[in-house]
Amino acid sequence: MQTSALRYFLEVARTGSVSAAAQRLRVAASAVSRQVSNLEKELDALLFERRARGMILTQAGETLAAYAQRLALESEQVVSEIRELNSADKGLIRLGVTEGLAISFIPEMIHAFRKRHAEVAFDIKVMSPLVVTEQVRLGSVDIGATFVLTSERGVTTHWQRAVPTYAYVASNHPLLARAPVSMARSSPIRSRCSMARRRCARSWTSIARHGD
DNA sequence: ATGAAGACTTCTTCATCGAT
DNA sequence: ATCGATGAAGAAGTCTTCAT
Repeated sequence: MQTSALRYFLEVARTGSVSAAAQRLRVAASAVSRQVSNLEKELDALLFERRARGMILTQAGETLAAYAQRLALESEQVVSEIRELNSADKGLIRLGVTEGLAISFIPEMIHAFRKRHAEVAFDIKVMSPLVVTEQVRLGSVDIGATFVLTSERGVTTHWQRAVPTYAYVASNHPLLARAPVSMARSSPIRSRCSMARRRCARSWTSIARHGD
């Protein structure tokens, strides 16, 4: 018994119509009709009563539909289990992260994750923010964690959060008298101090993943 | 292991028939 | 007239076999 024929049969049983099933399956109605006919020949039993406005399951059809439904569910379960074997519970996740994240919340996240999935290992590479995005795009890392201002082409952001932005100035600096301080006003500081520039320019922390 | 040729399967389009 | 199922013919893709 062909699985495609069973799939077609089940769709006709669900929709009560060959044409509706064909539409859902994205094939021609005659193809669905023929597969159902072939099943009936193979089983030597009538699976549907042909009515002017649709198809009604016979007793034999009900029996086959119940079987086909169980088979479909089991197939989905097997596929799901095989995918999990290859991904969630075992294997290696390649992380590309910026320096600041590598010593802050990434270790905490990995620790929490490994409490639930102890057999998953992480390969962490520290790189600059632009390189993180590029490596995600190329597929060299599975997940990237970086600071970005806008979304990047070719990668999908799955999680992001705003992070506090700090400006470090001398205790007698004039900006201290004007709190709060806008980004525009702090730009002279950004141009002089690399630490301040890094903290001011990157206002979002995001997690991006290669693929979907 | 690889490529060619024929067989086989499945699909689409079109036409037809029957029920409403 | 409209809608749905089905049959015929042909197209396209896949599989199998065989020679190299």
